[in-house]
Amino acid sequence: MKLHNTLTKTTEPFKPLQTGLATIYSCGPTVYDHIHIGNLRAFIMADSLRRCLETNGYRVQQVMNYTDVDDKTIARSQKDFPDDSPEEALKNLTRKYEDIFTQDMQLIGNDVKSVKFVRATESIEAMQQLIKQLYDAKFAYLADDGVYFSIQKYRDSGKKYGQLLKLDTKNTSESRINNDEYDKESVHDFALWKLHKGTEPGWEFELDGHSLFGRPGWHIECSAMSSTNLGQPFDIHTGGVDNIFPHHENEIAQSTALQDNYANYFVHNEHLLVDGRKMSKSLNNFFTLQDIEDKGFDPLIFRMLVLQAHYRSQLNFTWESLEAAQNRLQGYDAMTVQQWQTSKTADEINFKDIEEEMKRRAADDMDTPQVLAALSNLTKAVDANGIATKQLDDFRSALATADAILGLNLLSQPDIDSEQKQLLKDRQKARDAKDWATTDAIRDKLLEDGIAVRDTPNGQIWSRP
RNA sequence: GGCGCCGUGGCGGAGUGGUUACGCAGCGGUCUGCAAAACCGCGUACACCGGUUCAAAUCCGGUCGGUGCCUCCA
Repeated sequence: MKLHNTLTKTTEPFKPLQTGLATIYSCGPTVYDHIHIGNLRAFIMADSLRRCLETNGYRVQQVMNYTDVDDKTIARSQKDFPDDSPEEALKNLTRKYEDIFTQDMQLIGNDVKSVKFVRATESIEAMQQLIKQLYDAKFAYLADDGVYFSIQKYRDSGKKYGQLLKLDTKNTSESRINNDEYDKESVHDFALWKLHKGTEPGWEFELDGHSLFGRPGWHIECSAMSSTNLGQPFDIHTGGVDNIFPHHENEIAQSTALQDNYANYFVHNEHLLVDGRKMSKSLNNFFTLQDIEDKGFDPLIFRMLVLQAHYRSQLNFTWESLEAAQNRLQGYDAMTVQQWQTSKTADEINFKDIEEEMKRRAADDMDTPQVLAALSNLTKAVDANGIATKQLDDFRSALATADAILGLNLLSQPDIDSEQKQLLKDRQKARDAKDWATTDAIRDKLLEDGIAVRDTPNGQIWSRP
């Protein structure tokens, strides 16, 4: 298995810490609203990574966080639940959007059961412990509005801030992130803990004799939750490219101030674009999964669209390309139902080779476009030849591998029922008798059931259009 | 201003030194009771300008255009 590692900017062989086991921490959603389909791309990538590793023989332990306390969740919760206490409002809001998120994940074919989800609000203690350790070791300091991480101290200890990207190194001395004013040319110390203000929810925190009622900063969440659930170091950290800085850079700083290694591989997906621009809430150019469903598309078609592009390249979203993805997926579905229509006389196809090709491509830095190309070759062969009855197991094995990698539920298409089978037999008889009226009438009737029939040199083949 | 990435046929999107990826759409044909599918063929794709090379979409340099991060962000 090869992976592109943002730490080294190269695609390198994946060497897990523990033989045969891959530990993955995936940056999850901030649960304050519906996520958009650009966000979904990141989660399809995280899901694909697990699938590719598993298909190539690894056992995978994957953790994803819910950011359920931050500026946005707090603001939105107090707007939507004005009568509740700040804590209750926050919980009401975030649980609601956790549920919606989980539904979206399942609709696009992500396997949520294989992922352990953890909430920031239930990991506060671990964050406080880490902050305390950083403070005791002088990597963190107390300011009037919170506890901050000192990048200068970190550098003084011999560590490099800017492991994922090159940073402008001038002007680094204790300039802090401050929403009112910031200097683009400098690197900022960032908040580990924010002191309570206004009507925000908060947690008690004793530090060095000070009572610091407040809430955690964003970056500390992931440092704490990843090490709590996977240990430190762990193998792979995933997220979108926009997380590279500052989020992941700061995580590395926090987590390596007191230990050597954090995550050995950082894997980042590129953005989904609309009209050439990044899809984002602030540009207001985003679509949600609901928008896609409202236009009559199955959410799996969006998955198909995403998988057609490599995760490290930008992908421009258009309704036309979504339609193309739909057609391609329908072609696959028409191929898979031939598992119920094998032929004793069909030519043999080398399914094993195609299956191996798919695995090989999956292991090559999650090259899903090439996995799909292999699957398209399979489709071509099957459509041309049909499936030999004695090769049914090989065919299903190839499809199972495709499903394991892609999550497109290809194998799930059921057989037609006995009544429909009888209709097909009747139609064949009518055909043999050249009774075209009856032949066409049966075809129309089956089509009403969602079954299309085509006549091929190998006989009648049905599919679900 | 700093650090990056990208520019492939009507559309989407692979390909990183020498054989048309693939998908969608289009045109012509074969097949067919019809339909559909399938199959065969077609359109002389690699932003521009130089360079390296026997050979470049692919490597190097420059130009133009787009875009990302640098501030919450998948």
